[in-house]
Amino acid sequence: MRNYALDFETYYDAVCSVVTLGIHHYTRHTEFDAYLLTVCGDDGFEYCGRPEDLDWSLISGEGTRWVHHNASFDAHILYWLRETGKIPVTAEPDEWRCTADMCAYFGYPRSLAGAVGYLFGLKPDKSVRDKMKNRRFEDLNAADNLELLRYAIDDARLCLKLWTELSPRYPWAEQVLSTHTAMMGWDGLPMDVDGLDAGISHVGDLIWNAEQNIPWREDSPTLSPKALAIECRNVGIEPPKSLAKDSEECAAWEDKYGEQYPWINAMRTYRRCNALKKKMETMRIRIKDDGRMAFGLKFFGGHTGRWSGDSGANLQNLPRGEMFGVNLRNLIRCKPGRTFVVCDLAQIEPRVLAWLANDEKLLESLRNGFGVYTAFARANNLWQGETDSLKKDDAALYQFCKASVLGLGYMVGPNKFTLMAPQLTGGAFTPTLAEAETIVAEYRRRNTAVTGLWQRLENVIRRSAMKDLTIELPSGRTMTWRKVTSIGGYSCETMRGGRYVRSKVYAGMITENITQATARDVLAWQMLELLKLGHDIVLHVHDEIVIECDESAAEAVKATMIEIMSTTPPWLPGLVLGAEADITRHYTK
DNA sequence: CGCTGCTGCGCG
DNA sequence: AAAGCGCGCAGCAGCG
Repeated sequence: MRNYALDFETYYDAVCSVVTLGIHHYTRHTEFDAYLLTVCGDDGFEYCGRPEDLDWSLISGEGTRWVHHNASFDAHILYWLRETGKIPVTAEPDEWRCTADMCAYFGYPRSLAGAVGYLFGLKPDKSVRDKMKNRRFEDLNAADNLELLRYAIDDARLCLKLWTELSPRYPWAEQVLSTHTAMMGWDGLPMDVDGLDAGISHVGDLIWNAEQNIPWREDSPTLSPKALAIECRNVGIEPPKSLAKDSEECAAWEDKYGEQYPWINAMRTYRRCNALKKKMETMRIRIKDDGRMAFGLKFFGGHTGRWSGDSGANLQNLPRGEMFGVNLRNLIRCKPGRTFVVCDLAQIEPRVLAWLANDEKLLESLRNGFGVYTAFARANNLWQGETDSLKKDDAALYQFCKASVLGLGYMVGPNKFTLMAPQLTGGAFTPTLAEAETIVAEYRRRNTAVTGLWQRLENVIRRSAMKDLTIELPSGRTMTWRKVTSIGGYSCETMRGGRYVRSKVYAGMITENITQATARDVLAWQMLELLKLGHDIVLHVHDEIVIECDESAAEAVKATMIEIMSTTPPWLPGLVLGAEADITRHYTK
């Protein structure tokens, strides 16, 4: 296989930019121009010039692979170049890959400058590109022109270097998923455009109404905590320190003054409505000429390997149901004759934790067909029923088990548990602090498989002082927590938002990380199985896969999804998974 | 004005 | 000794 790194330089300004317009409308903007292409091949081939002037046959066709740093961007530029006839339709490789995704997979910084700085100690000068804002290639003087060409060819060379050095250890399955992620994003999702417009207008009205209850709206930012404090003191009362939903102090303030001074309620309504409206507006702009909304998903966005949201509108945190009269999920809607099949994994993380902790009693109950919460009740001798009927036989115990399973496996303490339990059970289980103390202690006494895992991880942390902590996951993937130190309590560095961030490291955190990472690997494995069968995965969210298909095929697709998503990967033998699927024309939860 | 850090809030 | 974790985006505030 001959590898070619490709890199585009494109015109951008404040309006004509990928950030504001999204990739589709950016390339279609009248000001848009892909003015420079650099190519660097491992056969010695190099090119630097306008994309129209390259003899594309030299780098296309059988036996060629194109690599890009941020391939979803470049691939869309290429798509546009072919569509508009600027380059031949045959300008296509056998395979294309993204080196930014690959860097993220290995836990290196995602940006090119960050990655080559970390790996090779190089410091590419990004200011050259930053200077190109609002400027056109034709307008550059000779010196600036040369500087830009140097910068651009360097980028392509570095991209190729990254690929050459790292790709031998980059699993094929991850490569396929990375490429799929980009394609999925620009195919996008079918939208109810009229419904979206109606939603934007409706929520706009609610925002206006909320603002009328904010006395400082003319003089200060609507959500300014300072303005709120001044207003409170003006009427002789103390403002709450925090406006958070779960702040007890704030709740007390609301009870006492909320009726007379509806400011905090108005601020909350304003904030939530405004965020919802902004999101809908971003989604509106992302709708392409074919009526589908392009979106971004970041491959390996989290250091655990999870995909994360990207490109303006995050599709991984859509409200679950109706919010302020708008059901945003339902606005993602198939055209007649088409449908979504949505399949969810049932409680994937506690099941994975049971496997990682080698919790034989719990796994045994799972194998016998019990759900996780019921299995927990049985393993703890809290319930002896022979069928999976705990939920209706003893609803209170069920909620107790649900809160325990979801919270206590990661070392949650009594204080936190009193806050988490109601949240996890929809308010059905609200232990006092004293009760929580007993529950936590009892959990740790009885669930020795989990506490044993904590103990082993605690030892690993200690042994990793002054080093990197690495753990090989069941899938074979290695996770790394960098630069562990014991100074001021154990801490380490993990990649967060594209940079290394130091945070405390303890067994509960590692337990959660490897559980989340393994759950991610399970979903990734299942996605690959579905892709191999030719299914069209149009979205996925941590424990859920969405396939779009013809209505006539929906039942068969549903059966396949349930079968594959109930199957444990070969590297997690003995784990029992559960999956539930729905056929639905509009996206829903 | 852009950048950074923080809070709040949506999801898993 | 004890410690939930993982994201992205909007908006505010401080800095230069």
